[in-house]
Amino acid sequence: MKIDDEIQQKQFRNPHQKAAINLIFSAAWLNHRHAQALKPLGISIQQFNILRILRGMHPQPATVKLLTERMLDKMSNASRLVDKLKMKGLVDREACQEDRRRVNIRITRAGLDLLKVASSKIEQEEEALSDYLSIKEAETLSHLLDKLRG
Amino acid sequence: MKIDDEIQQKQFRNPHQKAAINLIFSAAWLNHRHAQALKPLGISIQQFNILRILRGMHPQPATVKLLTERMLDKMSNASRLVDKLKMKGLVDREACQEDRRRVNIRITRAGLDLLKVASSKIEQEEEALSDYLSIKEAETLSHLLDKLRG
DNA sequence: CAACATTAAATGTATATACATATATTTGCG
DNA sequence: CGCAAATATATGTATATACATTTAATGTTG
Repeated sequence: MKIDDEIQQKQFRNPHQKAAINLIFSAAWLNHRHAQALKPLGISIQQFNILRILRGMHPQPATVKLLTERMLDKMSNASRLVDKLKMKGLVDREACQEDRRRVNIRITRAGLDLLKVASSKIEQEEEALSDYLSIKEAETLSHLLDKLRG
Repeated sequence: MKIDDEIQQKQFRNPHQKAAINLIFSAAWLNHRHAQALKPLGISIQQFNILRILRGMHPQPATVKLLTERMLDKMSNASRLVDKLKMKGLVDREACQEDRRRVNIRITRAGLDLLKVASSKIEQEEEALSDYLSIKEAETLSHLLDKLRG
């Protein structure tokens, strides 16, 4: 549906305003779909992101600092997210020997198993976009988003 | 910066995955800028959105139901957002006579004054996008986002 | 008209974000 | 070496989202 109809009773000041509102609206739409896809598995998008980073490192451990960096703008609560995952048995944490300020975090077998299912669900969502956007259009979209950020 | 560099150590499976990740990343980037612009005024993006809807209705009142509908996916907490705005003196609420389940909500003079400043800051942010995207590109971006949502 | 369903708003709980601060450990420098 | 600065993590608080439930008022229907 066109953004004009989604946002009722709205006149846009200019194409840039319209693009900005559409961008925020569309990302929320996509995030919502992702959250729904993960809900049956009992993990949030953010927990999924942490697990994915940990799988990338596996069997090497990650630290909270590394997770925080990789998550980009979602700052400063990697510590609490790891807590939640630990409670579910999806990750392990153990004090780091060389530097006792640090904590080594690893994805568990159960974490890997759950992530396998979760990844496939998210990939399904991503690929569903190809019903409406061609490869070329998807590339153009990425390019315009890169450009918009300056 | 290209999304490839923003998201370190990431290979995309296909252009659709890349577009999806770029979309979510870019919206977060834009939201963060908006939040920063509003911070000196002491209101959040969501409180700003409520005020904007109320200005659109002014001097007619809105109800919580109406606010919830206009906010689209940000569901079900319009009631609490109105609380916060009321505490700051930016809105008024009064029981509706015809239907006592409802509450009439209106933006106050102080709310209108603050919103004037806030709107101009957000518009500045939106127009800043024109440094990097032409009008035609902004239109293409909106069009692709509409298409992506099916 | 009385019982039941629906609606509007408020509230409770879990999760996440943003920002500030606290705590422990390590580094670095005089 | 000893102490201050820097670092890694954890925690506190305010805000917001998502979803379920509660409460009060209004509609509906047998």
